[in-house]
Amino acid sequence: MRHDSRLSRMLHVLIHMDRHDGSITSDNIAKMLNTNPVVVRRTMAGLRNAGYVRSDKGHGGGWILARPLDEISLLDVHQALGRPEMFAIGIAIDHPDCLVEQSVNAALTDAFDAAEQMLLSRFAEVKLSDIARDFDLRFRNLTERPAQTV
Amino acid sequence: MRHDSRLSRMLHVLIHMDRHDGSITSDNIAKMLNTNPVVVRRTMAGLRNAGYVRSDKGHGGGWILARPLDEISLLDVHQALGRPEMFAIGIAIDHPDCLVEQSVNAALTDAFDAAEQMLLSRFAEVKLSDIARDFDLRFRNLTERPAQTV
DNA sequence: CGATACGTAATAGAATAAGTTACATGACTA
DNA sequence: TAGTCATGTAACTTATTCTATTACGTATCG
Repeated sequence: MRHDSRLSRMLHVLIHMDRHDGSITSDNIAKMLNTNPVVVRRTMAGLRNAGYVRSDKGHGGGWILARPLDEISLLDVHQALGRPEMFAIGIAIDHPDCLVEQSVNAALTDAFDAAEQMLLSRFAEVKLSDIARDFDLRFRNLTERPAQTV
Repeated sequence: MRHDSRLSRMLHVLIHMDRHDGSITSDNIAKMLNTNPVVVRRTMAGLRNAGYVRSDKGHGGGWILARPLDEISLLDVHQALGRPEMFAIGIAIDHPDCLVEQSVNAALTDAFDAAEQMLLSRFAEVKLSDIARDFDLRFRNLTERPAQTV
């Protein structure tokens, strides 16, 4: 497994849930994401704790959106997943005795912090409803002008 | 994902090399970085190919800087290491059939691209000589005013 | 020639995200 | 109330990738 794809997967499933009447089971979501229902439950648990989805047991149970897409940002989902580590590159050790390494860490940390702020502010700006709107555009392009290339 | 610490390590060693007369062996560098000499050779190979260091075999051999620190930026080192993947978070699959997932990928890719540009431009701005200068400050603070806290 | 040092392929180890198994709990339905 | 469906979660396995190690080759110096 190359990198953490939970954010991507959760955005995907949340938008499908919005376009779906009633609840969806972990089994169906797992098929949609090409994964396992246990992985779905584990990952969605964070979204449930944050109040973005609800889960119900028993007949007719499953997962359902608890809030409209325009009240959920990418940042909200990222935070609900526990703010996973964003960078694949990092400093060698956290609090080195070596003064040279301390300076290296300071320089790298500054740069990573700036990039992380950029990413988080982007995430805060984008609501799931924006992505759903983009989907609508793609869908119309595909169904209304199926043979058109431009 | 366990993160890649090669950039951090290479910056560390390059600055030590600048403050060191003559060449340093892979064994000594390995001790400095708490790693293995083979790992050092493997990682430094990229820097040698890019012309930032030179390596010599035999007695008195080892590694030596081939260019001054003010002609090497963090970006240069990053590129010499083969531009390793920067993000630990990513999209689930690259070219999905699902239109929803295509929209999700587009939104995430936009955000990641912006953050990557931010990071790369920061890397381009910072020269290794800047880090060395920061080290000098820390060193003076430690040796000239050892008991002072402010 | 012998010691030193890099070059690199091949293999093993370690960390972690993801996948799987197993079983418990709760909820609906007949 | 029994039977099923569905989630909750711990425990374990698998897969991937960065890092470490082993082993052997080549070049250089004295």
